[in-house]
Amino acid sequence: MTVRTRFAPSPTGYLHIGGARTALFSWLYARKHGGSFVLRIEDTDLERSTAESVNVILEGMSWLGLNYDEGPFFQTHRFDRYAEVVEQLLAEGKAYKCYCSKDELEVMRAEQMARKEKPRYDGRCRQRDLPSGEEAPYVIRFRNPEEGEVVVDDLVRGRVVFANKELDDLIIARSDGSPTYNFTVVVDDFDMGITHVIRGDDHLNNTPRQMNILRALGAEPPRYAHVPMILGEDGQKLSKRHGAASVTDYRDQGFLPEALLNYLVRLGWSHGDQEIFSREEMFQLFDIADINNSASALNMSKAFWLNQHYIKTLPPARVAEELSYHLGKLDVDPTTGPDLVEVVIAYQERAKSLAEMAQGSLFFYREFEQYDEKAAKKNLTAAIATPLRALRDQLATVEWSDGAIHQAVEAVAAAHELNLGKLAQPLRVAVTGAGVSPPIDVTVRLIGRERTLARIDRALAYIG
RNA sequence: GCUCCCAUCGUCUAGAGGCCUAGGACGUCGCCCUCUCACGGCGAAAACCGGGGUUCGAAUCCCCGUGGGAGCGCCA
Repeated sequence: MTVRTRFAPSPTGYLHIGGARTALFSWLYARKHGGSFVLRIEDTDLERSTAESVNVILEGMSWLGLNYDEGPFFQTHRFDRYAEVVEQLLAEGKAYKCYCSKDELEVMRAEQMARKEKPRYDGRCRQRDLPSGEEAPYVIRFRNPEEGEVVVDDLVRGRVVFANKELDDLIIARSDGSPTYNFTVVVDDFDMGITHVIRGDDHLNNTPRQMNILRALGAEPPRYAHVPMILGEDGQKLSKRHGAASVTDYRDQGFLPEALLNYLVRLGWSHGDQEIFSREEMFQLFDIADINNSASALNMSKAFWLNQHYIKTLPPARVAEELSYHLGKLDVDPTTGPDLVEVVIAYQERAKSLAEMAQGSLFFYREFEQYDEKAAKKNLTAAIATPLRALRDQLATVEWSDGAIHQAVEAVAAAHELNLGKLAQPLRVAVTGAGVSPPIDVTVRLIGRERTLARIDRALAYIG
């Protein structure tokens, strides 16, 4: 049997980080087994679904490199099919029309709660089939078995048993005729031949109902794998409040997709003590059996550590591709300064995010407004004016290479009986405006001769 | 309230009855390297939720408790 997995987000917002991980697991599982990964957009909630959300999800998936083999399928395009299945269930007596009003249901639930019972539909319309020609509005409910139990043999949870009497007759079609989630999922998973449903923990309780519907349709349910949820850094449920909740946020914070994927795959899944996983290794090593049972909290510092790892180890040209996005956000025209690959090489060991890298390399592309106050006060002193002037003269004629620049700084420092640092740091402040940058020779070289000389002049003027 | 799920360092996790004096990673704290910031190297502190069983032996199995979470919608 060929493995077929799916990712089925609802387009009501952004691509959630938890959703992204579920997608990753599903994608990995399909890829590992040479199967297919299907993308399905669950947009049956006409009220909340938007086209923008669909785009955000699609963009996020493509940024992460989670390529799907089929889809995106839209549930709103399949309403005829759902209606057909509803009719079938109705005809077979496996579903029935329910004329209860929302008010009536509310009262019923309130009474049940008062009796400390689980609020559930009591099936009062099971026997209330009105003769045809009725005009009262109705919904369609699935006739859930009243006896017995449903066993979910979950790939990560193990055997979970639900008593049918705990389940009620859920609505499969609204009064306007539109199908509901628990129903469309079932029809789609069935029609699309999904063999493994990998999804969030929060769906575990829905699973027995879905299995019952599936069986009513004469289908054998797929295998299920319910993965634990992802919590915010504070251990609380993830929300916009605490930190990045959407894939877009991570991108904007300067993450490389390689890093985010690696971070995500290790959240709730492990392969011994290994921390770093290339895509190929993920395909090879991923196994549902190694997924954890408990929820995991986000740890941004670890995510940044991984990000830094990839910034350091990926080909600089690859990092440069992503860097240009961040430079663009800062209104930098990359043609006004050094090659991005050079910038990446200079910064790959000193940036834990691309946003930071872009921010830190601004002085390569445009003049800085003013000196960092502390750095200028400490380094741009009257005493340094003479050596700095001498250095300027050297840099005006020296060969423009790291080695030659370094030698010039060293020579001038020695001539004035200064440690290298005593001259390098003032130079750094002069050419970058601040006390932090890549090695001084590299920094100067990338800034370029013309800009360097002008900035030293500016510093000399500042010293006065 | 009812049903279901979960529980190892601050965090991510290893651990499938003896290999555990509980391992790794991030972070934290020292020290080294050093032109700044980093990178890197070395080292340290830091956990089996509690109670009962089962067993010669339990982080690992069972039960109870406690604590967290999810579901109980004409949302997905």
